[in-house]
Amino acid sequence: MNAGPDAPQARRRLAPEARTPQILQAALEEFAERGYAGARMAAVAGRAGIAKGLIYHYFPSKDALFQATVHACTQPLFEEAERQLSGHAGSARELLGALVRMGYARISADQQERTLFRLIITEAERFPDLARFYREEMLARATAIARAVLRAGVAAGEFRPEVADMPGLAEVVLAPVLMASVWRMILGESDAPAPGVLRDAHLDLLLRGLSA
Amino acid sequence: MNAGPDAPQARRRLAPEARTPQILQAALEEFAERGYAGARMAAVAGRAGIAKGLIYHYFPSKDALFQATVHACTQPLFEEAERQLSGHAGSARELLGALVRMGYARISADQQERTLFRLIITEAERFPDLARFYREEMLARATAIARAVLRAGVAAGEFRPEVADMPGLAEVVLAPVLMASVWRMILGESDAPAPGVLRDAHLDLLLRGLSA
DNA sequence: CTGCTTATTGACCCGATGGTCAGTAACACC
DNA sequence: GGTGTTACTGACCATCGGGTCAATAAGCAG
Repeated sequence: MNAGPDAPQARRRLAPEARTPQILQAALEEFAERGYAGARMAAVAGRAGIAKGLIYHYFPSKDALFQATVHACTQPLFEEAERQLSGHAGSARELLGALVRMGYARISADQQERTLFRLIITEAERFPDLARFYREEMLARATAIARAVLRAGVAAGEFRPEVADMPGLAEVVLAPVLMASVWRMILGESDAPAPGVLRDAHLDLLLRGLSA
Repeated sequence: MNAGPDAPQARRRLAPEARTPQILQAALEEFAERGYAGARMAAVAGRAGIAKGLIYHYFPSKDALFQATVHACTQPLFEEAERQLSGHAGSARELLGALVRMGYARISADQQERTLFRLIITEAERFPDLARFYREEMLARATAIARAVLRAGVAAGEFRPEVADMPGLAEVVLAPVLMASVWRMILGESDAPAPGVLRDAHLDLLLRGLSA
């Protein structure tokens, strides 16, 4: 800024620890917007404000950059949910409600999560690593949380006993939240079913369907 | 050779009515496998067994070919469900069960439907036409069917009255089927949650959650 | 200030790919 | 068989985009 808002190029030397996340962020935006094949390395460089060649100083290929990009944005995804789960004291019904509400709130707010999800859907077939990553780090974690809530509800006598270990039920319970995200991707904020509306119907169906 | 199984090129002249669907089918395969940006016109021509130039005799650009491809494979999608709905005589619970079972069966069997769905998810942002098409011709039709079943169940006294007009409920009811399809896209047949397992849990939750 | 390390640039290479076009031959009609 | 229409080909063009590299300069140590 000190040299004007668009100083053409003040060549700025940064430590790799500072440059790398900058490139990854730019790459996430570009990949999200264009998909793998459509993304251009030159555009990534442009978004990061550097020359294209510099990317190859940090990543050997477009492929490697893509994988690093997806891996780089996964840590904080389930932290909040897992914290709520372990710290909760009230009824299982309340816990379920809080988690579902949190899910829909994230759908509405966090564009980065939708973006990441779409990237996985789009490219999983061509990057087997990505599919494995989704299965182990995302789907497995999410269903584990759902299953824990169901078991807690059964243990407390709030839910009917069959739901404690019904295979596939955890997936079915969280599917509507994920589909809300998909609809939002496809239709955009204005035309997709409203998250609040889906959330209320979802909770209503769940509480009636699970209760003892 | 000239009558062999791989006669190099027996130039065959076809009427446009015969050539067009052939090109569209080849394009669907190529777009499905590679996405819009990744698809190559030369590959489409190869799959169709014609020269690349001929495609431009029928479609002015890759863009136009893409839109035509998606539009061309939509008719038969909901016919079966709508037929079942209008012709059904038994209880609403049975009808719901039959429709849900049909949905999961299609997920398992029909690769073309998954393919089309992924194409829409992937490219909707860049082709607004596609988003509109999905909303009006697919989502709206599917929710209409679900709503009709819910209303029939309430009218017959099988479902509790609130579900007849709860906004968003139709979407929530069919979300697990669609997510089963998405999981199948991401994880492949071997690693995705088994459709049969999801179906049973889904039906159990629905019948308990909707019943009066 | 001097010199070393290395982050950074920008011009360049080259294969891939969307799109064009002049020529060719398959079919229909006489 | 002859003739016209047009489906069809294949060579070609221009551009785009991933990847390379020699030159450059920013920061640091002395």
